[in-house]
Amino acid sequence: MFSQACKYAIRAMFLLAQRTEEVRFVGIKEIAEGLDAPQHFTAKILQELSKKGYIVSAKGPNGGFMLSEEQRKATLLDIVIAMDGNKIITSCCLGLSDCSEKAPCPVHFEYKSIRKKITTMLSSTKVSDYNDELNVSKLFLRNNR
Amino acid sequence: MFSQACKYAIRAMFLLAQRTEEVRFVGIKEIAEGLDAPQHFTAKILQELSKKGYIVSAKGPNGGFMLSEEQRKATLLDIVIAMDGNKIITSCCLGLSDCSEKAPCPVHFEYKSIRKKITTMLSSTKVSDYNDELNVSKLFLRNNR
DNA sequence: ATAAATAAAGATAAAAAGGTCTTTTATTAT
DNA sequence: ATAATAAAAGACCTTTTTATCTTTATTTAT
Repeated sequence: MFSQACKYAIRAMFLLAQRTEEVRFVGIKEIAEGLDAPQHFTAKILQELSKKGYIVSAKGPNGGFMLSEEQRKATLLDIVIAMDGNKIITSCCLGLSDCSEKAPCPVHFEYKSIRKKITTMLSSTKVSDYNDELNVSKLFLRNNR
Repeated sequence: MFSQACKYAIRAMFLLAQRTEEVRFVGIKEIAEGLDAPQHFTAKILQELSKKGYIVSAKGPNGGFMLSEEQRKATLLDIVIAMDGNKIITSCCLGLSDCSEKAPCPVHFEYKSIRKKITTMLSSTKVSDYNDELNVSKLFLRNNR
């Protein structure tokens, strides 16, 4: 469904939304640890999200990453598109590049409603929607190795 | 969603179901052409499906691949699991290996219903369900390059 | 000014996925 | 028997993805 990079990105956004309710920068080590994700790989993903304006970064002591008030309103769809492009909301699940209403693959119409449901879920979920549940450990962003 | 190999596999199964309504073997060249898929790559996929019992193969002149009466009843879920394993019906969409009802990721419950819908679609579709529509070109299995 | 902290950048490596090519084996028709 | 046909098998190759490691640039605190 999502690339590994995209999965880390989504989890990182949830984490940043939660941890920057107080205003501060969260360092890459804390983020990688909080996600149980490889640090440098995560760093590159955050760089990308930063370049695209989904997060704020700061170098130097006390530097790190955070979300502005505005950035906390980003949806999962924003992040997925930033990382994996829009193929999830457009492309044929059997890989036909010109699959369409007029020249459909066998599962076109059924998959359409699934894709719709996925898109709806992604676009209706904001990265800050679960701050509370994450705070009280009702929801999780990492594996407990 | 599905690996490229899995996409070819599903399309190949639809094609075989359609073309073996009359009893005969369909050669790899005809299959690859019918799917607009790379021949040798497709051959490997068919080998795998053959080993796992989802299709019948025959060597030599007039050889090729076909589906038995029984094999035409295979569902898309059978094929997807054969090619990509069961991760599509089990794994966390954010990549948490121990995501569960008791330790859920933020989208666990919403994704659960999507996964259910995907599984339902796959398990309720048989590879021979669209033979007629494929015969009259209402549905397609290849790109028209 | 200097040292320490931290993200940015880039080089490299490892693994997986996708794809191609060649040789072998089995079957059929002559 | 022999030649032709076609899948099986396996050896490569390429691209993409994932991941690591090192160096550089920037910022802060002293």
